[in-house]
Amino acid sequence: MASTLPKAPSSPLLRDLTHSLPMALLRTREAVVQRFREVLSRHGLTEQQWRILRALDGREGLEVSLLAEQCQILPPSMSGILKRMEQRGLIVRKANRADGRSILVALTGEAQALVEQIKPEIVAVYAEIERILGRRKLEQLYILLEALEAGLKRNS
Amino acid sequence: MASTLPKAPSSPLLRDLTHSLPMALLRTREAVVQRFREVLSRHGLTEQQWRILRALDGREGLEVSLLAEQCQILPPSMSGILKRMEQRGLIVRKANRADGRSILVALTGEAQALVEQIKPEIVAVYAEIERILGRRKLEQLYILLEALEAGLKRNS
DNA sequence: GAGTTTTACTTAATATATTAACTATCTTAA
DNA sequence: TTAAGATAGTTAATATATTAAGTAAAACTC
Repeated sequence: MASTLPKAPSSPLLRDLTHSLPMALLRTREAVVQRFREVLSRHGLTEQQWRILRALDGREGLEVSLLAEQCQILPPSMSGILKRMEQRGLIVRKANRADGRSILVALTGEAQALVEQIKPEIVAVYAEIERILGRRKLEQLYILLEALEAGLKRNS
Repeated sequence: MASTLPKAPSSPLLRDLTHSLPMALLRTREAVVQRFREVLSRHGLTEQQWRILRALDGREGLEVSLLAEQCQILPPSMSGILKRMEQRGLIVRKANRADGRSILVALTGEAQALVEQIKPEIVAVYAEIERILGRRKLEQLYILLEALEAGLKRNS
């Protein structure tokens, strides 16, 4: 099949698509997230909804903006996701007496129970990942990811 | 602000959200992609459309399924993206004489010119990233990402 | 070689991402 | 204190992601 042969690079300066950094990060993330998605979909949750549950777990209430920042979800997306989670009875919104603009979000009892139910399954996935790559390399990966992120944000 | 204090972990087994692997990969990727997006949006392209242009560059024609695989875009998304790119005159679809089911996609002359115009800007972004993290660490990052991806796919 | 299964692609339905614009509140400076 | 500016959240418009279902062409089986 000729279409899968490596193409002749028309520019020697541009890295092959297969090895571009955004693609490498995307492919690896997809491979990782797929494992988590298998668990979460059994409980009717998306990856983003799980991030929100995780961020709210053990907290009294969190402003939408802080929640969005911690979950790496932009406010317009967060708005819709929270609406659906509220309708499903997973979160509640409370007024913030200290600031009339902001809104506090908190888990319902049902959501807390769901989180406790899912946690061990997620822990098992983490264990599998650590077993696959090895603890040492996994730690090294975290360090490099955070170094690159920090460097990019410093220079922006 | 009490809401930003580190929360008490309700389970010692689950990594803090800020340091979860999917989150780390997502945050780093977002930081990286933001640089590319600045370039691409000036040319009216999305990140996905650029991936497609890159994959088709220097090729006669590529089946939709192979294109989707290389770009890490699922076929249903690919279908819509190609429709918009075709309307904009960036790609053409040709019948595949060897297989009536598949469709070959290729760049138009306009798209090829656009790619050549954008390439140096993208190369500059890569150079900045390499400068920020250092060539050695960047190579190490690629190796770890690919090792994890390969390991996960092997065990699936 | 007709019937079944697989493959390539599209359509449909729902969820999320991205950018811009909008509303209400809060802050600040004159 | 009041008018300009900043902040928190939402809405709107468009693009993409995800899963399921649908369609047409190949490949396979008997």
